Amino acid sequence: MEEQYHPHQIETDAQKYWEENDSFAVTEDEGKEKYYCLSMFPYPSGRLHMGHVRNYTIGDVVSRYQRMQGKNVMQPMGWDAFGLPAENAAIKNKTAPAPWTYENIDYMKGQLKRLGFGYDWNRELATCKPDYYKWEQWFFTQLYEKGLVYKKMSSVNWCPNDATVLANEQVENGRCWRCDTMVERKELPQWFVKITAYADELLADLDQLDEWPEQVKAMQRNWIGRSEGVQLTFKIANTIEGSPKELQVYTTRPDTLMGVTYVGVAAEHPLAKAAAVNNPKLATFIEECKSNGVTEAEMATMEKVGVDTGIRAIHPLTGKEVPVWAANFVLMDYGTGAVMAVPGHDERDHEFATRFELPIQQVIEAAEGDEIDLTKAAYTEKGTLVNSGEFDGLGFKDAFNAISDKLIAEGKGEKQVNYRLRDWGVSRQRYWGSPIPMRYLEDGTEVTVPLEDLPVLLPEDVEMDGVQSPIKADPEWAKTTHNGQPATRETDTFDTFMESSWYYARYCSPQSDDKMLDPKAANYWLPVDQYIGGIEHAVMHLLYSRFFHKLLRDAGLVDSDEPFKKLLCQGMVLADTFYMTDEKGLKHWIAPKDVDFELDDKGRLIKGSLKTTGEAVEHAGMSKMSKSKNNGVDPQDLINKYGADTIRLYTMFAAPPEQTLEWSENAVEGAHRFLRRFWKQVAEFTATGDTVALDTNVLSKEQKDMRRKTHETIKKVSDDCERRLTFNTAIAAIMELSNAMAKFKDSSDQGRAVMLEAIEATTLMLAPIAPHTMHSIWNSLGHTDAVVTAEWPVFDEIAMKKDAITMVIQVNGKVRAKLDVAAGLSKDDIEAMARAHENVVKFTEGKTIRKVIVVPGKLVNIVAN
RNA sequence: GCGGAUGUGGUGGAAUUGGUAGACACGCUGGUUUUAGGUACCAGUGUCGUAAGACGUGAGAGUUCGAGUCUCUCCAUCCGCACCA
Repeated sequence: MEEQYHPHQIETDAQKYWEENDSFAVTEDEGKEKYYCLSMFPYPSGRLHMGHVRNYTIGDVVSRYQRMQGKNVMQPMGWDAFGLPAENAAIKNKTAPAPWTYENIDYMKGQLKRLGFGYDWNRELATCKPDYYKWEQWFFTQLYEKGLVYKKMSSVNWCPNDATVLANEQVENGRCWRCDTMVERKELPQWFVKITAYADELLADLDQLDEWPEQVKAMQRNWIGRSEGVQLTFKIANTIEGSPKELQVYTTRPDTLMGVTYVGVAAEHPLAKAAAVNNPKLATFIEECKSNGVTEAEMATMEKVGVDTGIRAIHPLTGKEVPVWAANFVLMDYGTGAVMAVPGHDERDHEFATRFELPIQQVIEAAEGDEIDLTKAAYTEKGTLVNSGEFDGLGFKDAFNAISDKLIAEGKGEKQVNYRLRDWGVSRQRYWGSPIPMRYLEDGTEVTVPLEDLPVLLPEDVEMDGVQSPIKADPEWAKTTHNGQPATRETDTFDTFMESSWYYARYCSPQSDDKMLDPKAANYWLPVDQYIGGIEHAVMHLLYSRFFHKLLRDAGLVDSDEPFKKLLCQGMVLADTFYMTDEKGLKHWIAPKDVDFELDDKGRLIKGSLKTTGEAVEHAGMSKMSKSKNNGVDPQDLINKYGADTIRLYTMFAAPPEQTLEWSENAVEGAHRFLRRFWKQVAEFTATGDTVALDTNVLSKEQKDMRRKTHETIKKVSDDCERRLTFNTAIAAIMELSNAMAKFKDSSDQGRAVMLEAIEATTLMLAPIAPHTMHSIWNSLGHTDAVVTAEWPVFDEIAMKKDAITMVIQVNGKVRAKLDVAAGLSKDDIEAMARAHENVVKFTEGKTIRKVIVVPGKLVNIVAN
């Protein structure tokens, strides 16, 4: 074995071995327990970033660990290849999105291989390939036939100058990012999938997901937002020609109904539109609302304004008239587009009422001890009703029921379960996506494209003008026939979440060309045992995938209810940011690798300066690696410098997977140092001769201690890799073992046998994390099999047995002594020993012992005063 | 604004079930060795204190024999908010 650690040669050799032996190709094998480990597939943006490296290292470690447990492990990889960035890159580089995407895939695939990830590349897929999106199109037509797809008007960001739809990302401060024109809200007919039909099941089945992080389930619960309330009707007192004669509103607080002092409607509400005809002020307001943003965050934070429509609604119970206001915080896309306002007991209603001097009526009594001043703030707690006529004195639940019952009896309302979740809008007015497989006949009838005409091919050889989608710009593309009749194609494409909602299932039979999924393969591998990806996908992607899985199940394609059994959401990768300010006050971000540091004697950064000129740069803390902050670290540079195993070890060691990881090149050096040290340990050991068989009956105390450390480490690392997924603590434990090995200098026959056991255990435990280095070390230890096929070490309970236990003795909760006691000593004996200890005596002298708590095997606490 | 998380030495982090706070690593300090250096190795390193000891997990309160861990209030930072993926 070579004495020096040369990662590049080692890594090339190991990768060659895996490639030649097809080490990671798998098929369905009923004789073996299956394990499906999936990392979220990347968007082929050009190069891997550290977030990918972290994500895929976690997945590869889990896969290799499970494989060493003897399981049939599938770990696939593919490309989430449709999307907006390809269009932007195509415009910039004067090319088409397709070749740009395919080149990126090639390059990034090379990077993944260079990192040594054990993927079954036979299963590779790219969502922009017709053999993939064909089945997505087919499935959409099936959903249409089932009535789970419909078309309705919906708002988009519209740039009037370019006459084009913009993504939220393309709107900067309310303006188009290309031409700086003010963006407007525009209604377009769009396709929707009825995810709300599955709202109840998506909510209920979260309880099955006991291996998902609680916070992700909480976010999904809140996103679905099930509520129980009442849908009720306000009749209109002074109806206008052509306008509705009543208003529907939904409330979860019918108990506050008697406190309604006005009603709010969306600017686009038919009632507001009708009233605006003879009301210029209202018409102006409605026009202004068009420029409001469409995102929920913008709506919630914007100033709440409105205009009185002049229309009066009749309170369903009192018969009194209340004004109807058009308000910017009520949106037509949500619920009924109208809300009842109770300013006394709702903060948003209160803010609005105060601003426009609308009456505020108290109908809930303050609980004891609560201060209440409705001129300053709403009182939003539930409580006993007042000022509510016959309902006075009722509590929340009784009032809820009594008021709803009365509304129901009078035909003015009904109890209703509502969801915050809205149906999934899947139409995009962009080019680089799967065409939506619908046709329009000359009479306007919509029909699905039949299977024999699928896929509806997206032309790849196109020119991008930067404004219109090529398939919208070319009128010829849309021309087609349906049953011999002339027809036009839908020119919108799918939301790219459609592709990423079922790729996990397609990996089971990626080449299947007569079916969407091969049921035998799908039901062998699914559900995914471990899914790994960024926390930013906690709601949308993961909810859409769960929905899609239920759709696949109901179509008879899979037999499970949920797609992902266990979920791990990894944190982001952060790096230092540095900037220099120019004479105009603009910040120029400097890449960390171009900065020299000056540290104080504690190692704190006191000054940074530009490497080239020595000019001072400002440190702006840590933030997510990004192009805009110029703080990205290119994995390629690191692989070239240290080798893949060092990068893998560092990313796993620096932080627990769910937490953010703060990049530090110094710490990378540390990881590299550890691999080098272990390599040297093994090289020195193998150079000093043969080893005899271990005889556990003749070991010295030191030899027993070394063995105990080995087996305690195996136990800890196994638990960390299997249950906890905390690879940072697993590596720390392995480092401790390695430190113990370095101190264990025993060249006797049995000493060497104990040492070999420790070295082999360490090699096997590191094999998932640093697979190339361990591949080489395993062979150097004389094994003819490859470490990739080796079994995970098993700990020996007998080796871990301890004769004495160290117990902590506290007086009033402070540690005053430590005692080594024999295992199995009685509580009374332990207490007596503790009380007799000189330091305990010192701290209890002159005091009365009130209580003694003995926690067996751990501590004694003596309470004295 | 709403929903979810995070906050521990100079730094990344550990403490898994309410039971020894700071494992492991980086950095720093001192030393040894070598081939010029990188490297390698040894010792030290939460704060205050000569020591005994006291203090110490974002801030403040509470429960408990005992709180980084549980409860409440607040502060700061991050993620998501439906057309970025």
